[in-house]
Amino acid sequence: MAKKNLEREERRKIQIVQAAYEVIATKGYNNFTIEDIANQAGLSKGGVLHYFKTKEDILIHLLEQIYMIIEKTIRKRAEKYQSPERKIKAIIIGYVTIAKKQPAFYRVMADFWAQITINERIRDINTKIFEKMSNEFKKVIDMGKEQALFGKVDSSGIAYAITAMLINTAMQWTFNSAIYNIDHVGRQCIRMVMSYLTRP
Amino acid sequence: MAKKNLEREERRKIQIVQAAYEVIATKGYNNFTIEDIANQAGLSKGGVLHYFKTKEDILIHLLEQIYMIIEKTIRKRAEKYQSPERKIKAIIIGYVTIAKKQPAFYRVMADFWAQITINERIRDINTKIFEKMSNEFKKVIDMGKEQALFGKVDSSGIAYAITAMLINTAMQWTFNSAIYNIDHVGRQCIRMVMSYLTRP
Amino acid sequence: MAKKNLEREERRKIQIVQAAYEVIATKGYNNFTIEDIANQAGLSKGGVLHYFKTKEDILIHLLEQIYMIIEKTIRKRAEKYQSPERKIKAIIIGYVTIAKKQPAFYRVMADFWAQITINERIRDINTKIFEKMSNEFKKVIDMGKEQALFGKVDSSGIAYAITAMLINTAMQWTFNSAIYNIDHVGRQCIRMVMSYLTRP
Amino acid sequence: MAKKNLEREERRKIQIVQAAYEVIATKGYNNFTIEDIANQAGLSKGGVLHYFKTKEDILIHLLEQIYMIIEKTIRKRAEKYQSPERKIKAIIIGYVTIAKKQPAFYRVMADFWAQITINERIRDINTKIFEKMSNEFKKVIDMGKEQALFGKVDSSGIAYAITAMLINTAMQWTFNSAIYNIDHVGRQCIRMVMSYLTRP
DNA sequence: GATGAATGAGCGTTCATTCAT
DNA sequence: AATGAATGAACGCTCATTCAT
Repeated sequence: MAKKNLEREERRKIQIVQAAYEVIATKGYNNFTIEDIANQAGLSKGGVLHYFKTKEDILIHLLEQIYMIIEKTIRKRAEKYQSPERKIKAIIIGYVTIAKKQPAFYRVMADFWAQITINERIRDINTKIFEKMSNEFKKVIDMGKEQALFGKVDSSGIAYAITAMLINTAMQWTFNSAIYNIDHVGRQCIRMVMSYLTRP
Repeated sequence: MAKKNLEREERRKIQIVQAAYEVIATKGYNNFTIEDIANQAGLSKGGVLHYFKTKEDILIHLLEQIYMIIEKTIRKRAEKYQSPERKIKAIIIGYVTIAKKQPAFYRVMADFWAQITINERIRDINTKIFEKMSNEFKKVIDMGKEQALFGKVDSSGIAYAITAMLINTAMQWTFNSAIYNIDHVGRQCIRMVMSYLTRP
Repeated sequence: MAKKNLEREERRKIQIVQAAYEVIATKGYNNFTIEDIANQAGLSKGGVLHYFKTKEDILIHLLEQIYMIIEKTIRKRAEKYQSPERKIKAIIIGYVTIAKKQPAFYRVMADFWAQITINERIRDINTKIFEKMSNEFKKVIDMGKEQALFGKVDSSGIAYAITAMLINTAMQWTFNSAIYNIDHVGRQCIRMVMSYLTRP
Repeated sequence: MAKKNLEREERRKIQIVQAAYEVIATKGYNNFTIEDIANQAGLSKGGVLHYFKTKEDILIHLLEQIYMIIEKTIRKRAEKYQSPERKIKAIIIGYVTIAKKQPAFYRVMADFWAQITINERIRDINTKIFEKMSNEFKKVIDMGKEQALFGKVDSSGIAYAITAMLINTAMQWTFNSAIYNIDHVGRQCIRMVMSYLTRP
């Protein structure tokens, strides 16, 4: 049946993308082969390429998945709280927690950035998701402004800056966790952001 | 070219590293060859490898050079001003200005980050320089604290966070300059940082 | 060619090793490439490396095959006769006959010896097979001693010496067949060996 | 002065050939470069090639030197004794002694044999010297025949066989000295040869 | 005489992709 | 659907040789 096959295909694709994530997390973006993915997924090289036409296809799917997971994690954490202040804190802690629980996310993200110069598809995905991520902050900041809890900041611009800060703070820590205590630096971020948003 | 000529050798090395920079800026880290560098430098493949034993050697030199230029630019800008507040502003604007004048710096930096998972040498250089860069902020913040202009913040932790914010804000903008107005976001950064440092 | 086909794989490997033999016999060990082997085998470079991971792997297989063929030839010749004396003669004539029929065997063997200084695997194979070859003499000499046809010689030591003599006599002749009449020198060898073994 | 220069040139050439010997003895024939020789000789690459036009030239000279040293050693040892029997023994022990004192001689000799297939110059030198070496035996055997100490053997043929035996016995031992006790096998050779030469 | 910078051809190896089965 | 044999282009690196100084 067509439906059943589509389901099967979808399952296979998820399986392959997951295998790709595991392989890249271990070997880095530039040192893995399709055969590595096939082995990890318990398939053959031909089997992998049956579901994804090229290596790039697999990677594009992987990139989207990673960004989506981060974004979803962030959003769910924010939804748990009511006050804008608590939401902001929850999101910031979310970025830090991902770094601690899934450092490979940030490492793979860095791997993809290296492709941006020469790969338009990856650049577009990166832009789209970076906007989605910073939009989570923007929404909360706008909410705080409406409730007169936050000052009249440019929510869009500052949301970009905060997102950039958190991603790179987390990323640098995954590169070398000895460089600083990420919980500590995370708390500094919260303080700085809140001090700015709540100033008279 | 007979007799060992250290000056000439140094010139050649600079020429090759510069060529590597130009090539990577154009083609990205993962799509260039030694031959590309040789062509760009007006040398033969063998000629390039006469000065650098391996491809990695060239890249290590390039990475160090890029980071050094950024750090030097930042430091010089800070030195122009006396007050800690003006110094902070100058450094932040420095990161933004580099993005505008030499966007390839940040793109190549991202390319190198993708190597960190699998290359210890690159990881170590990245850590060393990230610390140097954030140290520029730390020094100024400590000065502000001494002069009782800034509050009792943890200068080290917040310096890391600010550095991460600026590098990634700049980097994302070089990936896609349509995403935001970098001058605008830069000013937001200044405001947020100053609001935190000068709060009572 | 889908499903793993062990038979086909074995056939391919033999085909490649055979091609390597032909190429080395023509061009010598130090002047041939994997591409030469591929061309000779009617495959592409990648095809050859699909069956043998490295060039060295091919050569190791070839070396083992050559030694095995020589040893097998020698042993079969010896088995045709009953008396130790006839067996000794048959083995010696065997070495000579191989030189005449397959001079490339000895030339390729010499090529491998040149690798011994720097390649432990080749050294070990050489030692193992040299012992196997001389053991053929030893067995017959021991038999002759048991039957009181031969004197009380040290069968092991003299077997090594005889083997060395025959291999090098054959090898030198393959280097330059004008140097001597190998049948003639072979007969001298038989006489000398028999004179020693049968002396009172 | 011309004379002085010729002397200087000769000295340089000896120095380079000696360096080549040391390098090959260490790294094997197929893994050394002209630069290795230059370093060993305390010269530059260009300096080496100033005295020998090509790499092959150096090797040819080295090969001749090695063979000449072996031959000279053998001859001198034979000259110490009067009786043919003692002379034969002295020569055989000579081959063994070289293996023990200068195993690299035999290893380098094997390296050269690997070139014979494709290099006529090396083949010719090998033939010439192999004949010289076996001629030392032939002379002594003829002397023994004249003095009616040895039987009516074919001195030429048996000299080839004995030489082949000794070179290869020595060579195999330098490949792997654990394979046998070379003094012991050497004595077996002496016994076998003498038994043949002195039989009625 | 001597240096070493520069060349460029060549090789082993990797790997994405194709395709017969 | 799935396999893996086979291809072939590409790359990093080596090294003999040339030659300006």
